[in-house]
Amino acid sequence: MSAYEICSPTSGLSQEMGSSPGSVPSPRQRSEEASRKRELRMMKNREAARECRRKKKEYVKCLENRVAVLEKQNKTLIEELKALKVLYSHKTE
DNA sequence: GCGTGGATGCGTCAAGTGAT
DNA sequence: ATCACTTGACGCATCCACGC
Repeated sequence: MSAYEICSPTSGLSQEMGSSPGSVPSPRQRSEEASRKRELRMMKNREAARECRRKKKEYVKCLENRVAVLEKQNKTLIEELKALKVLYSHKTE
């Protein structure tokens, strides 16, 4: 699950694995296979980290926008309250 | 021009989590 | 239990502004 799911959904990644032949692998083949797997894992994680940072930036931008909107809204409400107070004080005179 | 500190981005590892 | 994915943390490289 993603921690940064607020604004827009993001596209996923997909990858295909190759299939290995059915014979018993030699130690050399096994070590080659292991390093191939490691390379693949690192490559995927590199991409995942990039995507994660991209989402985090987007999330932060989203929060900043939200802050801006709320601050504006707050200002408007304060002004409205001021106006109402003035109006009310005149009525009670 | 040069050293320096802060900001930013990247790759990697490790731990957590959900799916099978 | 195993796998794939997500993300925090770390170290490193680069850039930029600043004081000297």
